[in-house]
Amino acid sequence: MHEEPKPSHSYIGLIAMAILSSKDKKLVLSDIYQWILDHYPYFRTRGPGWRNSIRHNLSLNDCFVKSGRSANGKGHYWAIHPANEEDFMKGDFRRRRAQRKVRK
DNA sequence: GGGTGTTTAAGACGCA
DNA sequence: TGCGTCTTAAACACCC
Repeated sequence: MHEEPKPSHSYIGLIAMAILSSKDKKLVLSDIYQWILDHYPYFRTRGPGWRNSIRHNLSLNDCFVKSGRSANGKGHYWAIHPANEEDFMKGDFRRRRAQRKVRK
């Protein structure tokens, strides 16, 4: 049994899992989209919008780093930060040092 | 121009 | 009650 196609994690977790599940721990944006769509049909019916959020999380969090360019100069390969890699594998899908703005 | 990447803004929610 | 986190939307800079 098992795997329920339900969003049990936040975008951070989904993206992290997608990259961690890859062979070389590197994925392109299109690959990340595909992985999520392939594991969570929930987003298939969500229409556009979640894509924007994915990009947002990728760029906003320090956990996601760019690794070279894509195969055809489409975008960049996205990987997990070494420091956050361990945390993600532990199941700690939380936002690391990001958006550290002093909202006063 | 389209896709990608970055940034701002704001509303909803959980927690100490 | 305030703070931090998450989510969504949208404008905008960059690259082929």
